[in-house]
Amino acid sequence: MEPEVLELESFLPYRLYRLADTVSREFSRIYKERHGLTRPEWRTLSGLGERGTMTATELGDQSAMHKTKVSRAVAELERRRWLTRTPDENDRRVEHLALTKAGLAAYREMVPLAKAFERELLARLSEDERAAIVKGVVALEVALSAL
Amino acid sequence: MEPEVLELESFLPYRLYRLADTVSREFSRIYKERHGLTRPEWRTLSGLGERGTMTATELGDQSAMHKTKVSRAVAELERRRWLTRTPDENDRRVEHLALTKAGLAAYREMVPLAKAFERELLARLSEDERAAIVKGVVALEVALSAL
DNA sequence: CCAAACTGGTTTCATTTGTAACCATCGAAA
DNA sequence: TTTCGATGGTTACAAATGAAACCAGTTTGG
Repeated sequence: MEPEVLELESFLPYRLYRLADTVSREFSRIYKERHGLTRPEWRTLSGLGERGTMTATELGDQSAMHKTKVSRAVAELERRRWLTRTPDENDRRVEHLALTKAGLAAYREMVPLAKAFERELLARLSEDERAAIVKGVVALEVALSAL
Repeated sequence: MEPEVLELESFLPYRLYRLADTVSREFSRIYKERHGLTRPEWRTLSGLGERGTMTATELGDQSAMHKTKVSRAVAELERRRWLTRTPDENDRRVEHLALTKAGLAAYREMVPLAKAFERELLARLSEDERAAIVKGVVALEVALSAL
């Protein structure tokens, strides 16, 4: 007779979520304090900063956000004049989004902070452990994508 | 001159979050479809199922939930008559929470499903990869707890 | 050509969440 | 004891989220 109890403390979905939540919450302080950005806004900013120009749909794919989140984040960044929309020539439903000078400046300011955050977090791990987390995450990503 | 660009696709906080979000969302279908539970409600149920009796504060600590989430989840489970509150003898602020028969039945029904979910997810990884994800997660948990 | 199905993106509405204020009780120190 | 700070827990309010409806505009098939 199996003891039908679930040990939350060693249940992977729970641990993963708690871990990601903690990391993300900690990291969010950076863009929240600095510029009052929400996570969707930060992701939009960094997506455009990285790739230059994208449509809302592409942004959603790249940053794994629901399209309503993208829509609202884009609207807010536009309100701040951090990005502009350019209608597509051929398909009038589509808009190409790009950062303005101000948006790019904010992005450039955030990048080193983001990198430092990651670096400091990983610095607390051994070389082995760093390799392990990367390997594990990749494996799970693959496992889930084939779902 | 460093190219001040952040590759979102390999940025650990982002990957971790996306991964946890996907896993959690997938898993939530189980308790959402089966019983219409929210995540806080599920965590409350499983916390009490595992430990028997806890106070709201203990529940919050064990399951890493903010006290308002706990409070609301407890209220809902009580409304369903899945748990009862018993006032503490010595400290009248404290209530001891425990599952009723119905709550326990729901819990017992969920446990195998949760275990199966985890098992099937991990079954897609190699032995090495399973070891890696566990090692990596533990290391990050430790790193963060010392923060 | 035209209707139907589809796609990019926005909006509406209900639900969930976080923050902060709050109430009651407790414990420690004066 | 009385007072004051901490603690267990709830509530009020604002902000974030998700689902589904929606509005163009586009494509496809007849």
